[in-house]
Order: sequence, then structure tokens, then C-alpha cells
Amino acid sequence: MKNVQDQYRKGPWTEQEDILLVNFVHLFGDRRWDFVAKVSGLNRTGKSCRLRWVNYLHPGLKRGKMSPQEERLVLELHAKWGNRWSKIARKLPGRTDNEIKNYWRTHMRKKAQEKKRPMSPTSSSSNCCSSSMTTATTDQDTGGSNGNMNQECEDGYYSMDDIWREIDQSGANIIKPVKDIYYSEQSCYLNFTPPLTSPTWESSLESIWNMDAADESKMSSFAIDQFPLSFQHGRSSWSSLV
DNA sequence: AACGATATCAACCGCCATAGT
DNA sequence: AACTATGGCGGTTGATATCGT
Repeated sequence: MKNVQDQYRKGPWTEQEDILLVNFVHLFGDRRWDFVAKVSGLNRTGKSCRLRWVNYLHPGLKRGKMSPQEERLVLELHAKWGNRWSKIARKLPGRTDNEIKNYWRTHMRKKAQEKKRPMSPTSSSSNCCSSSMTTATTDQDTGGSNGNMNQECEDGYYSMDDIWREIDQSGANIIKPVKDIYYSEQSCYLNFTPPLTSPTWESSLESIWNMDAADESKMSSFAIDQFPLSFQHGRSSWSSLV
């Protein structure tokens, strides 16, 4: 017997999936993940879509190393709240709970290692960067803190910025979520006209057409004025941060 | 240059809370 | 009130990158 869960795709997201998800989140907002997952035809669970959005695709996410200030804040807040990552993340705009969690993990590992082998005069010099915690480490490192950020692109890695750029530059072949959507700081208004020449979009539409009656009624319940009002972040905020 | 160790990051899993029926 | 579906959270794992020898 095949588990229902097994029918869903797992593992790393592809560029196409990302584009698709971004577009459908623009359309339906970042709340109804199960619905977005179904309608987009992504063959992912709603949870998976949410995670991808929250941790990677959400506009306004900062990428790259934490600044010393951020690191200090993480330390402080963790001392205060413990492993309440999402709570801590809310105090660090642009950082996700996952990111902070990961950071803390490595941070704690370093610390544990230092405890294991207490400072010797020799080790302290070689260890200067990792000793007395990461704050010091990154204080030094972050001289050019974001130096490695663009490296990803050079390696052929497709950043969201690249995706956005491609969306912008390309013609009708690629879905253009943003051009037809007007965002303001307070709200966003939608005037979305799907480019039907996109194969991706077509296949997604197909999945919409193939929805059962229940889903269809759900779909129709999305009055135009209910469209993604929860989506507060315009693209400008994203690119200004990348 | 090769190899092992370590660090980093993305993604999944399981549990819990909450809203809807 | 009980049940179900969904979303959110924290913990964990696995893949990849980077570093050190």
C-alpha cells in the first residue's frame, strides 16, 4: 500500500517550482497552503510549500551572514526565551526561525567544543576566532560580511533575485506576477492576467480545471477583493535587501 | 591535489494549537 | 462537544560547501 504522503514530491525545490509557488502565493496569499499546493499543481504538501516560502522565497528575507548586531540579539533573546525560534525570529526582520536555529546550533557546537578542550596558550591563538563565542568570530569576519553572498550566482546557483530578473526581462514565456500587481506599503491591489503561453502556467491551469466541485467552489470563493491582501511585501522590498 | 573533518543550509518529521464543521 | 483539517513550531537529518592537514 502506498502512503498518501508518498505521492507528494520531496527534496530540493527546482527553479520552476519556485516560480510557480511565488506566483500562486501572489494570487492567493500566504495562508491557505493546502489550497495553494493543490491549485498550483506542484505536487507538494501545503506544509512543504509554506516552508519553502517562509524560509526562502518570502520577499524581504535577508541572506548571508548575520551581522554582529544580529548575533548579539540572538544571544540575548535566546538567553531570555530559550528555543523559541520563531519568537526570536520576529525580532530579527528578514531572518527566519530556521536560519536562527541553524545559527544557534553551530554556535552551540562551537561552544561545546571549546568546553571540551579548555584553552591552552597555543590553542587560544589559533582559536581566537572561535573563542569567546561567535560574536567575536563574526565581528572579525564581517569586515566584509556579505562578501560571499554573490558567490552563489557565480557558481550557477539560481538566486531568487535572478528569478525575478528573469521574470522581468523575459517576455510572455514566463509568468509575470508582479508587473500586473500593484503593491503599496499598506496594501496591494491585483490586476492579474495570466500569460497563457507559459507551459507552466498552462499545466497549472489544467490542475485548476481538473479540480473537483468542492475545490471549484473554494476557488470561486476567492473574490477579487480577497486576493492576496496578506501578501504585504512588494518586490521592491525584496530586491533592496538582496 | 586529495582526503577527512567541520560548518552551513535546506528540507522533512512529528507534535501541538486552533479554526472550522 | 467531538472530530477533522490545516498551519505553525521546534527538533532533526542529509547534502553540499568549506577548511585544514
